Amino acid sequence: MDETPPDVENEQCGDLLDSVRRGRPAAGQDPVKRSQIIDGARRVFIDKGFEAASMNDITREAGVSKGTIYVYFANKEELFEALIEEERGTIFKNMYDVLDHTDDLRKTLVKFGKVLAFKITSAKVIQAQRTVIGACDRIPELGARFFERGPKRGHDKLMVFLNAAIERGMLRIDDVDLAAYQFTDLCLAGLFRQCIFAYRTKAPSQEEVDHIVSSGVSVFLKAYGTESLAAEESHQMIALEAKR
Amino acid sequence: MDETPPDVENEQCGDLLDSVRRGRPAAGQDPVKRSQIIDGARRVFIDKGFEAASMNDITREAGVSKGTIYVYFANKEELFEALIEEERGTIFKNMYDVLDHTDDLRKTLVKFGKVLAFKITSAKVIQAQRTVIGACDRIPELGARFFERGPKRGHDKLMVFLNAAIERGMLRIDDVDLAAYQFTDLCLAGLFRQCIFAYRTKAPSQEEVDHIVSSGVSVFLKAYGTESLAAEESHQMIALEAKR
Amino acid sequence: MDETPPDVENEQCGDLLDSVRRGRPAAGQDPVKRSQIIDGARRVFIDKGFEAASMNDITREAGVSKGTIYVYFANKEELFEALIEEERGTIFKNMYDVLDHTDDLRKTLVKFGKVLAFKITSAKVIQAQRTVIGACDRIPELGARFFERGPKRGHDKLMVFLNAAIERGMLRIDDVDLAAYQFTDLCLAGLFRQCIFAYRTKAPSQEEVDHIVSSGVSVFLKAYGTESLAAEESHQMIALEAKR
Amino acid sequence: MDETPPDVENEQCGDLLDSVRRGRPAAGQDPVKRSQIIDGARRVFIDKGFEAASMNDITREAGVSKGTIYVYFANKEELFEALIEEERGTIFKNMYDVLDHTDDLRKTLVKFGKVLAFKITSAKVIQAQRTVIGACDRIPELGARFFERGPKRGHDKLMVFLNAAIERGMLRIDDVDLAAYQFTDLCLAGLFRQCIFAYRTKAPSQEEVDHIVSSGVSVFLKAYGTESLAAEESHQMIALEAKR
DNA sequence: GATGAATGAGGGTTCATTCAT
DNA sequence: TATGAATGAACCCTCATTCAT
Repeated sequence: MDETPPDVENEQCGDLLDSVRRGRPAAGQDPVKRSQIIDGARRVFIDKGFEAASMNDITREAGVSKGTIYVYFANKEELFEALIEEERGTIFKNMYDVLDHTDDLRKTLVKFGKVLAFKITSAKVIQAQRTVIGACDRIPELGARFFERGPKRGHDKLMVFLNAAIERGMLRIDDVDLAAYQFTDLCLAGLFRQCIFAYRTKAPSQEEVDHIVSSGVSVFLKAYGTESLAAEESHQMIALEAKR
Repeated sequence: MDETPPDVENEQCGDLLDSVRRGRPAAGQDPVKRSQIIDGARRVFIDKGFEAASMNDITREAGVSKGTIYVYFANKEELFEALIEEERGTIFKNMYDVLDHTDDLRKTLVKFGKVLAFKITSAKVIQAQRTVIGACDRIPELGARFFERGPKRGHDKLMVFLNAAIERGMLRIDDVDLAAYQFTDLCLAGLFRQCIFAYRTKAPSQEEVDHIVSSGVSVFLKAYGTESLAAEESHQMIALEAKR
Repeated sequence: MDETPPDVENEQCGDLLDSVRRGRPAAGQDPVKRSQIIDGARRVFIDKGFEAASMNDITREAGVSKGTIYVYFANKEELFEALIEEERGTIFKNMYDVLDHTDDLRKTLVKFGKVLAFKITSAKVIQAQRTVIGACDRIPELGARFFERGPKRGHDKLMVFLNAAIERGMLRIDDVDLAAYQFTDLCLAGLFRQCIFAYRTKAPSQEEVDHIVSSGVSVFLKAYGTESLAAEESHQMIALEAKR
Repeated sequence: MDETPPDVENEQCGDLLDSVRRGRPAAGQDPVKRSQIIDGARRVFIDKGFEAASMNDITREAGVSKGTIYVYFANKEELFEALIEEERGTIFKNMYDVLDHTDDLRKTLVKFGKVLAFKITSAKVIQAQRTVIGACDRIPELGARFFERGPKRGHDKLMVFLNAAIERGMLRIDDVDLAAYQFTDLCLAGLFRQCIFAYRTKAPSQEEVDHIVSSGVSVFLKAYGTESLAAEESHQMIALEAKR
């Protein structure tokens, strides 16, 4: 239940009901057609970037006429913004679910770190982020909104998680906000910039992510872990060895 | 002595002398005119991004005729690449000098981290990086080269520095490559993505950078510092307190 | 029935019906608009030649927007080629019909020679041929195709005709292919090069063509006519004189 | 003594003397430099045609500066016209010399016809003629002058030759002007149009020209030869057979 | 007098947007 | 309401011509 549905979608649910009730939806109000357009736009915009994407490409890809697109979206820019909103939703949906389970701290952090690193560095998501970043000068609010409703919300959830761990005595952190950013960036260490600048041409392997995230969590826990954590972890260690 | 000056600049120095000596420089060889063009291109490209920038804009901004630009640069892409090379040179020049002084480990790391964080998050540099990232879809090698000759070279220097500290027994690091990335990303914790997505609309303040870098260095040293380092640091502490 | 209508025209006929039946024709399929463009292109291309003609000129002359032209024709070259195909069709259509009637050899040859000479040396056709020739360096296949489907087809029909006359014993010819070329060039004696180089600024008069063609046919028949032909011709002469 | 030197060349001879006498020639008056420019222009214009040739190409090919070209020729068009004048001179120079020898009529005609056919259909000359023809719409006098001072002069010489033969009783011709054109076009039967339209992509072979010209001369002599000619030729035949 | 760097109008082509159907 | 043919401004780039050197 992260990523609360934006108002627009609520409106559209209403319209959807309308269309079921009354037959054909009002101009620019059919959510099915809207999705169709956005889906076409996604393929084209993400693949080519904002400028290189042509409305004709999108028309073809979406299977709707040019005129129809302009009924739903005032212009290319607005269509792009709507797409980015959708993309953001898709990308960050469920990304933070793992933080709801709080059994083992290190394990949870590793699990979360891996999910994060995989998502953020996946080819598709890197493409999308590049497209957003490249459009920042042209539409500054776009990037801000993307970050605010995407990474920032995740960041807030991570803070909640860390505060819980602090209260359980497992972590000792002065500046939780900063620590949360540190954690995220440790999990992405080197990866994000390498990917976003296309220095890496493909997403990191499973092993690489494992290695980076494990190391990142270790660094994080060495810096912020308490004696309680250490005790608990050695406990587990002993139990594990006993099992063998 | 990092960022060895590229041949081009040497050539141009020669040409500058030529032009002083012999009058009019050869076609496409006048460094003053070249600078004029690059300066115009900088304003336009950095402001609008590669695609949205038009050669007419650059013509106007640079104050030279269209034909002249095409004497100095074969096409829009080459002009853009030349600009990015210049920017990269400017941005990363001297950024790593502080690593040459190895007196006090923590102090050096903090000093370096601050320089890094300031540079990378300065408004101008963020703009430039956005422009590069936005052009990655069209000219992938551009971003790769930018990263390779910019951040990557700094990364290599940092590795050299860390290895020296390891040899001096101050640090204990398994994967120095990864640790160097961790260090950099700790110093930029949160900042880079906030800035690049225009979530932050202005560069971080001096205090903020101080805080983030200090914290980042602490995390790093807690994770990788040895007892020798701790001993030396407590030594200094005592000496410092004695002074008071 | 020479110059079999190309498929395109058939398609377009279909489209014409479609447009009458169903309203607006598909993109690049409206034969009226296509004609409009070709007509504009004709005026400009024939007047200035391929290179000197600008798409702006054609736009203006055709009274359609630039974009529309590019819907109907991929580029300047294709538009030009389409125009030349049309011209060729127009020029050579029906030019060889007279060869179907084989009553009197000399009369038929004279009739045919006159049609040929008139067509080929008419101001419009000379202009068109100059345009084709001028474009040969840039689009060599264009000229070859023009010749092959225009003069060459006529040449082949003339060969068929001559072979028939040979079989009827009226002509004795070793190399029919060469003889056919000789006949054509005798009918155009001096005219073609004078016209094509603009030494003559206007098409030859009726009298001139009559004179040249009569003479040409005489030369040809003196060279290739048999005794049978001579006998038949003297027969006719006697009959003609008897009538007087 | 065909191809009377144009006034310009006389002027230049004067200038040449001047330059020998007084050292450096006046601006735009050095015949050596003029030739140099024309030679460069030849290579470029003939190869690419008028429009596709760029003044830069010519500059490079001629090895002189742009400014210099504009001292000698007011603009691209004038340079082109000057080149065509030169080309014409080169092409038609000596082409008609064979008509000066009047020993054996048929042999002379064959020899002349071959020279004519070879020259006119040689790759270089076809190229040049295409260039002229293509420029006819743009500069109509150019083609007229080319024909007048080239083919037409040859035509006149041929008429003189034919008249001499008529006077010697070898030929009987009503319209010598027309007959001369017929002769020329018989020697080029099919070739000229095939070549000029690039239907033939290479010049005809020696054998082909031999065949066409022999046949053309035969046709011509069958049409216009007298009994005297026939008698003389059978004489030669008998003599020839006797020799064997 | 000769040079060639600089100019800028104009080249062919694309494509976001409109509006008649 | 949905369509997609038509528009024309703007794109990148070339090149004949000029004029400071």
